Amino acid sequence: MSAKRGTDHTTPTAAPAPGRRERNKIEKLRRIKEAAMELFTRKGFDDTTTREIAAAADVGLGTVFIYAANKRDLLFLIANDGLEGVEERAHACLDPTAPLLENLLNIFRHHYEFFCRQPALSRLVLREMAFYEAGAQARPFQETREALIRLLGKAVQAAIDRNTVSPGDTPQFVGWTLFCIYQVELRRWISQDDLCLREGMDHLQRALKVVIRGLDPTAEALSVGRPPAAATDKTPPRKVPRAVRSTR
Amino acid sequence: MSAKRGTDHTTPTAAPAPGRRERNKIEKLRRIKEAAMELFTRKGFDDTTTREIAAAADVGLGTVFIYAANKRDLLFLIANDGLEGVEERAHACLDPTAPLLENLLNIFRHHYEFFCRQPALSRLVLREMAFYEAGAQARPFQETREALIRLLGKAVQAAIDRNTVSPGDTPQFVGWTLFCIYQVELRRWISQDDLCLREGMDHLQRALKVVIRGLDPTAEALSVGRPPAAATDKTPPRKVPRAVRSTR
DNA sequence: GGCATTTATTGAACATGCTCATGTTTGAAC
DNA sequence: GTTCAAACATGAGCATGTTCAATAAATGCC
Repeated sequence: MSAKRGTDHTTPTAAPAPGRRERNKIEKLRRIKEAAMELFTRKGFDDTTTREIAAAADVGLGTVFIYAANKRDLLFLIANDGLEGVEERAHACLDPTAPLLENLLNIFRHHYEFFCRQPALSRLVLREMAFYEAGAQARPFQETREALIRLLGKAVQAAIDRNTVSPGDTPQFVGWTLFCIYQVELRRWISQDDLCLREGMDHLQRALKVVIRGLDPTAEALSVGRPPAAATDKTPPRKVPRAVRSTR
Repeated sequence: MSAKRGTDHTTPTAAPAPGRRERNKIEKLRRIKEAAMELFTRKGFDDTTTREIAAAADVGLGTVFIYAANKRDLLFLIANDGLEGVEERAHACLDPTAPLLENLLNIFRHHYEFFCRQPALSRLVLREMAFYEAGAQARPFQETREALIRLLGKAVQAAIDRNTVSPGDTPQFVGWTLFCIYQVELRRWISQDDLCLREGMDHLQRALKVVIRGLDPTAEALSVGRPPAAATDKTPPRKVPRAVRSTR
């Protein structure tokens, strides 16, 4: 590092000055994050070596593995910051007086917008996230996920309170169900070559509507003046999954 | 190999005898699959080296990478065989006269049972499957997935034909929605320490019921003699995601 | 059988994620 | 200022996934 200590020579000023050691650590972490972010985005996850990251951050190779348990963890080190912000904003925009679908779409839009910002990086995160369990950054990641499920539950609860929906299960569990939809929809969308936020949100909305409306199992009782078979199609039956990008 | 050619010395018997070269290839592939299967199951994916697999299959290291594009691909080489069988059986048991939920649960049960058979291996497959796109085995894998979605669509179509449901979207798309639920439910279940098929199917059923029943958005119109708030809970609000297993 | 051609196999060599013994820096006690 | 222990940083070294030029085997032709 060749530390040029341009500090004042006074005592470590009370509380807010955490000492040089702490400052160095913070600064190094920042450099490592920045370097990883830039390289992952530009060259992709697999084509970026940990040695490159270390060099770009101007630290030793070993140092990288002090701040991240492994290469994957580096990815989440970057993503977690952003995701927590998203979670907060999504939480803030919940409007107990708004229709459920609107609330859901607002929540999910924050997430989609976040992932849309850095598509390449997001694909990596979403690829690696599926079963991410080890590594220091796994915990905050899981917590953010659980917070999202709770938030969805809250949105459902709000709709119940307003008597606009009445699901056959707890709000929490309905939240989980909506989360399932979101997860797979998000993966489908993010895998596409040219991301269109609109397309993603439309597709998601379509799926959410299926859940909200249900499959209308009372139709049998009510099947009087209704076209019996493949009823009303809002949209043509688009092809659903798709061919995708190379891994390395 | 030291090929002991216990063959008849006659000419390659017409159609079904594909020549020694072809037979050797098939035999090697079989040995590689078998070795990989055994080692992955016993030692785990990360702790099994490709050298070990090559040695156990009694082939050179390089040979392994002729039959699989990479280590991950090896996993799918194993899984695809099984999954295609599952798909077929699931397709066969579709009963157009049965209730939708019953059909869905039958379809999914075949899958759950398959994954339950080799939990450790399945966790690996499901971990790696999330964004699997490269490698020779990716294609058949994707196709099996699409076949499942179509099958779900068929089940929905059958219910529509019998007038027992009437969804607000195409059967195909409803199939996709159900698939979303299945994917995330399966991941939740398979991540658990002691797999209980019953628990997995119950949880899945609960989620499917939410979708089938819908959130009853007409409640506002009908909200006369109904408890206004957190209505009827069939089951206690279980904790939904969970702590998990180490990656290596 | 003998030769030529096509195809399959192989393991040494390379690239890279990660570890750990060693060296360096920091902050405080005196 | 000196000393010391604890915390931190480092990169040589190792393990392992993957490639590829060299080799061997199989096949077709005479």
